[in-house]
Amino acid sequence: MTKDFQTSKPIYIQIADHLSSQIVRGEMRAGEKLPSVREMAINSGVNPNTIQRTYSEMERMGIVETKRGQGTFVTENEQVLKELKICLQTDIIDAFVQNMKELGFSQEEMVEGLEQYFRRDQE
Amino acid sequence: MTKDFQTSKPIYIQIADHLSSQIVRGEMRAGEKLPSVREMAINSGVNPNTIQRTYSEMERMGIVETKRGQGTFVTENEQVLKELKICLQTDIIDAFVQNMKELGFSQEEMVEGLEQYFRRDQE
Amino acid sequence: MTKDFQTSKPIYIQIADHLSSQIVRGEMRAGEKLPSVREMAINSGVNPNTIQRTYSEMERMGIVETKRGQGTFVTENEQVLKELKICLQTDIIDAFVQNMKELGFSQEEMVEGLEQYFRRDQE
Amino acid sequence: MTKDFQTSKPIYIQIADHLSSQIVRGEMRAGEKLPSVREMAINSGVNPNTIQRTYSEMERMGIVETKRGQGTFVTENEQVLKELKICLQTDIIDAFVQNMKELGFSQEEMVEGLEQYFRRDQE
DNA sequence: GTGGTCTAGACCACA
DNA sequence: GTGGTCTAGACCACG
Repeated sequence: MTKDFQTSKPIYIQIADHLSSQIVRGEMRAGEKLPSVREMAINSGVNPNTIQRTYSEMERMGIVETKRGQGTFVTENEQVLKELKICLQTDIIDAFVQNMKELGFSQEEMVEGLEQYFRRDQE
Repeated sequence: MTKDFQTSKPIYIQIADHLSSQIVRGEMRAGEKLPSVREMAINSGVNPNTIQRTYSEMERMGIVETKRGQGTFVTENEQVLKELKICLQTDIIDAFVQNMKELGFSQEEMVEGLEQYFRRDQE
Repeated sequence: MTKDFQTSKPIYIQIADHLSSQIVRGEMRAGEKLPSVREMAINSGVNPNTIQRTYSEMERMGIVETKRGQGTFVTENEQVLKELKICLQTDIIDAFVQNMKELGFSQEEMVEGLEQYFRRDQE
Repeated sequence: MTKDFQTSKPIYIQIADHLSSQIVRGEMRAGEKLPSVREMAINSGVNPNTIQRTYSEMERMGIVETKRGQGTFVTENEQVLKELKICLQTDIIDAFVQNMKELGFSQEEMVEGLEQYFRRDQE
């Protein structure tokens, strides 16, 4: 019944991202069954169609496989899961570096800025 | 006639971000006049309405000021420009940290990951 | 334990097609007994219900006959088997011609395209 | 107001296939604007959502590009269009050959069968 | 029970 | 005006 979605990104993408994170973090294992579309819809407090779209998108990306009449499962292709983790990570770093570069930061300043951020965080 | 916009973000935001970056990097100085809406529209290859919206948005954030009949100018309030730089930077780092945390990375791993990224970049 | 089904077509149809092909190719003869539903299900790695449906469908088409308590058999009506071959073949060619026509190919170009395809295959 | 869809394939795919054919046949040129979602929906006698899905699918395949607030256009990347034609053609021939092979036909028999089919057609 | 498709109707941001 | 997303509710084929 979690209903804390951002307004900027489509909900179906946010849910897909969240599930991908769970898989990458190992909270969901290869071959494990995802909740059914309807179940997930209730849990997330959204319409089943929205979950359907989430699952379709994830299947298109090869993260998930659907077995007819049985449900949707995390792919058993471990290679894909490894790539997924790397891909997600690289995308995030890419965006970060590009944005910081646009602001005129050098690579050293980026690392420095990040460390300062954490130091401030601890206080 | 630059026409390389992403599909995910609104064009007017992308242009605003680009202008903000220029200002933060010092390529545009406090008090400097921005191109007219029409001129900017032609240069960017977009609808003048879109530029209008960009300028409105930037004015709302206090980055630029519109002087009637004269045009749009970078604010002369240096304080605002300093804050702008910090604000943009913090937003970027915030997003980065949150995304990486979602993937299960610790603070140390984030710094490490970033440095690895740069090392790979140099090769 | 063959488990290489397409996602687009129903599994029970794919199995029916496969069996029909075997019959048409002469690998299964008129009057020959098909594997039992359970046996076939295990061999194919699918639910017995699915095989049941396959057999029902094939019986509906007159390709097989069910003898109570004895099992399912390829029909002994040779006429039906002849027609089956022609029917299957015509369906395939029909689909091919219609699809190619949709792409703007003339009859000559279809034959030509097919021959080119084989030539490329041999290299 | 054409409403002659097969029951076997999803409507949104059938429409996508039809549009692709038109593009491949040259009836729609690179850069040409497609009807708006709503317009197309009325013309086809289906729900706008269905057309939306058609366009999304085609964009995913690179056949079509959407410009924000302006509409959906045939891609101007001629290379993609060439590949599309080849790809569609090869898929059709592939399916044909595989199906015929399953029935036990040799390559020569396939060509022969096709030519006979056309001869019968002319009578 | 499962996922897949479709409709009807609505709202939104963007140009 | 455009496309994009979402809801509500329905029906279907499949296993």
